[in-house]
Amino acid sequence: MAPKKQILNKEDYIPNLAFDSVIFGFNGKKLKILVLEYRNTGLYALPGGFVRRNESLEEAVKKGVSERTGLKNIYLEQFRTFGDVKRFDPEPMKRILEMNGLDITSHSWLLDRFITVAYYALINFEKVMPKPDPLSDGIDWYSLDELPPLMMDHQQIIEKALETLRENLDKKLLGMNLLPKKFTMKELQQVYEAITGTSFNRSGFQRKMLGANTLLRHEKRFSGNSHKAPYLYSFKTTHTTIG
Amino acid sequence: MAPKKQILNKEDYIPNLAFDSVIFGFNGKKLKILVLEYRNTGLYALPGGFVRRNESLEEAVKKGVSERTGLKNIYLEQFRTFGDVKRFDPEPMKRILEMNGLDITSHSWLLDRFITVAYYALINFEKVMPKPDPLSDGIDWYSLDELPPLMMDHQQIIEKALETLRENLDKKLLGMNLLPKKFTMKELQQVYEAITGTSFNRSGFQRKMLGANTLLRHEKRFSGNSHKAPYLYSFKTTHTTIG
DNA sequence: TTCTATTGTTACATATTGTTACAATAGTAC
DNA sequence: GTACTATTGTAACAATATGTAACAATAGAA
Repeated sequence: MAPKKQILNKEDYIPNLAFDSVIFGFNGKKLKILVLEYRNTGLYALPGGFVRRNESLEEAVKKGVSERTGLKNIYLEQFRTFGDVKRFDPEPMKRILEMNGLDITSHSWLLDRFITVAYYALINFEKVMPKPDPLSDGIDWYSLDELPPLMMDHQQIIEKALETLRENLDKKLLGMNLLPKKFTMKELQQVYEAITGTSFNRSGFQRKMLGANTLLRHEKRFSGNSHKAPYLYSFKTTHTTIG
Repeated sequence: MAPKKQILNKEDYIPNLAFDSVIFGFNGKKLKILVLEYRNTGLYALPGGFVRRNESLEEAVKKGVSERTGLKNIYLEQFRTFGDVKRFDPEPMKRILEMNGLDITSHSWLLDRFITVAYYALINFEKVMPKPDPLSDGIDWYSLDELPPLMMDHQQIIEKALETLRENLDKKLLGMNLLPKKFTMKELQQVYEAITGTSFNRSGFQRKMLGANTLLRHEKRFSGNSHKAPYLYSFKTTHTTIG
């Protein structure tokens, strides 16, 4: 029998501490989330990871989200740390390790209780090439209303992420992170509607956005359809990576 | 020489994880914060603590804040987790242990790097009997503009706490937690002004508060001063402990 | 009774937001 | 070219909300 692999060295990481990321994208119609599927287990989870002893929490999260999406300079926002005792359930992780041919004993620290720091990320849907992590063989976009059953408290984490995202929508200029550099007013409104789950009055939305003095107007976009062509806009400010 | 004491058993706690609390009170004029002074070190810090292996993060924080204030049912809100590598500096903790006559070797886990989850608490200033923690001999109220130099990144933690408190001021009914059950409109306005650091128009403030439909009007309060007596109010809702 | 400081409420001006209406226009059909 | 359609940008008006000042009420002191 082949010797079991060892990939997550206990000594390299801060024990009992993890991070999870809710990675939001917008496909033009709906808000989507990246969900991992662990190899041969039927277990679905948010992309996450651990913090090395010599790296900051933020560095770890940036690295993890970059690896899953193939993007650099991702907009990230920390929104909550989850520390319930109920988060402690070694069985799923045991199965994940087994299915990946990993040695349980040397990875037993992964079966312990974990406190997790949760972040959400906003990314440009079109630019992403999702990549599974070393323990999973699937990663895919899911709409909020079609999520698979998720491990542990990950469903709750998503709900809190969405709640925070909605609260921050006007405060910070979040729309920009989900859209290409140039976009029409209608596309911007669709992002807002997808995030809030409500609809806005077209005229009022336009006035509010132009009034905020954060948009630059560019050339028109001729779509080939038989109606007036909309202007393209971009945000004046460049996006911040960590808010 | 007497054997050195042992009080924080490594096995009982989750390593590398702490919490810190920014405990706000209102003395009628200013917003105040509780700050600890560690025994014979001249080191000032926010009240904090560690999480036991078998208790939730929230339980640990509630217990810690209750011990420092003597109160139960405290309004608490988690606002950020700090995970910089720069937080790692063993010297202050070493001095604190020495000055408390504690054995360094068996407490060496306290000298390691810590990620801290920060909460703010809002409490009724009049009801609090501050008590130092086992490692400190002083705990006192400080105004935000007269804070002593604080350990590590505690100043930064306070700033983030205040920022979040201001953002939440209207969203959640925070005023109630800083005032006695019954209060006048002027007292409520003073709390708002102390938190935001701005002043409000009296008439507009009254209209907004009454319009929010969250206040109950009670009898007048006769202060013995020669002017119209103000009504007393209370909040309709009872406060929530964790937001 | 008169006076003062403060309070509760109203009145009015101004600003913001919600809604509707209308003109402009890129393409299609003819 | 003209007529037509779908969509867009903006203006117009109405409905609310907010900022500010004014005014009447009143608890006590003089």
